[in-house]
Amino acid sequence: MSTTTPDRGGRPASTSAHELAAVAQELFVERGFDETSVDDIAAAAGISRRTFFRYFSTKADVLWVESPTELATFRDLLAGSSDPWREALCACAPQALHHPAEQRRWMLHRAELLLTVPAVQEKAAIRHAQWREIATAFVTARGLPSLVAVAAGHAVLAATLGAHEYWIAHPDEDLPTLHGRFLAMFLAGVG
Amino acid sequence: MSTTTPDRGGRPASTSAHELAAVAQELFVERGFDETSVDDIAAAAGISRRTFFRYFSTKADVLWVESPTELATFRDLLAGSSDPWREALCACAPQALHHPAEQRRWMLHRAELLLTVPAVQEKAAIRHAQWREIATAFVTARGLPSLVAVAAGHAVLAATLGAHEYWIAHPDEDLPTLHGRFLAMFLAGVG
DNA sequence: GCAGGTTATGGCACTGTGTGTCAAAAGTCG
DNA sequence: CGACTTTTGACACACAGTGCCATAACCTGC
Repeated sequence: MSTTTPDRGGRPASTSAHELAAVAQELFVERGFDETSVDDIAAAAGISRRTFFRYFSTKADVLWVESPTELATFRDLLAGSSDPWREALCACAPQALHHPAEQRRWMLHRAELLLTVPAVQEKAAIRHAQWREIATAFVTARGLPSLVAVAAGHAVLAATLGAHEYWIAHPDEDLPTLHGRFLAMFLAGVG
Repeated sequence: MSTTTPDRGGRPASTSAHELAAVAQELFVERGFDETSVDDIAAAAGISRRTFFRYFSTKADVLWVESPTELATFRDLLAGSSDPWREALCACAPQALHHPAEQRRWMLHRAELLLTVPAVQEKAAIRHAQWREIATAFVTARGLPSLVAVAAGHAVLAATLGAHEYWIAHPDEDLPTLHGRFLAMFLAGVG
């Protein structure tokens, strides 16, 4: 699986997506999302505006650097699970979103942005849709009727968002535990 | 309650939000949402670009002309209900979204836009948040713990979206009925 | 070291959204 | 008619995002 590109030369990249994300996130915390322009981020990172858009197709996308990884993890965990579909979803969703404790502070801030800043909320819609689609596809693959699959997809997303919302107000609680509780609640009546 | 403004003169408005919405919706159906600029809408409606933004603060907002009404209806129905909170939500949500049969064709197209066009999906986030907040506030007012209230809010929204998604694929089904089924599913385990 | 291929970058022009400001239009009332 | 009120339209502007093209910086082979 080690698909390391053979490196056929070429100018080396002057930065990385993660580095850019870190710079941007700092600015967002300082002055806010809407008050930070792409020019600001580019300047702070020492690159041109045009180059920023080669790393991220949208300003908001820097908030979801980890998203592709999380989505892939979620998909893989589900595919590898032999539990009944309900239990599989309840177990895999929190696990796919699990992050090392050192990132907790940033996770909290990101969740807060997501639930309070309209512009960020808007851009989250596409990520949410992808999240939903994975759950729906999984339940469909298990041979369940489409109504159940659609419902499960929305239940998983709602549980994820609900858990985060509650977590913001009660940061001392454990997010994965909350997530599991919400999932159990919403999936109980599905099927 | 008849708060009809006393009409203190002034230049009469050359159009109305609903008229603008109708014009815009037609263009959206014809060429698509992203392919229709605000200039196009303004030109088709015979007003200036600037004036459009006085009626709607966003291009996408024309898709939610009815939203304030729906939200208010939802809130009022809930406030007037004496049913247990779960039953109240299951009954009031579909009722608040009920529209005359003549609007069914447009409702379908709107729902399709909402689930397929990213730009529209994004702008829906704010409406969805408002929808959630009403349900959450209602459950909170009934004296239930905040975890239940938050969960109920997300459940109501998820049910609404899920019902619409399923409806798009099965347009022959009755939307309010679907809506009720999804609500019952998601709220069954909450509390 | 130099030529040729490869990749990332930077600059520029352009479309489109959304906002602020201000003068002019088009009504009402006295 | 004049004073007041409200809507409109024109202009300028900031910012997001895209297409295009020249250039910088690295590789490998000679």
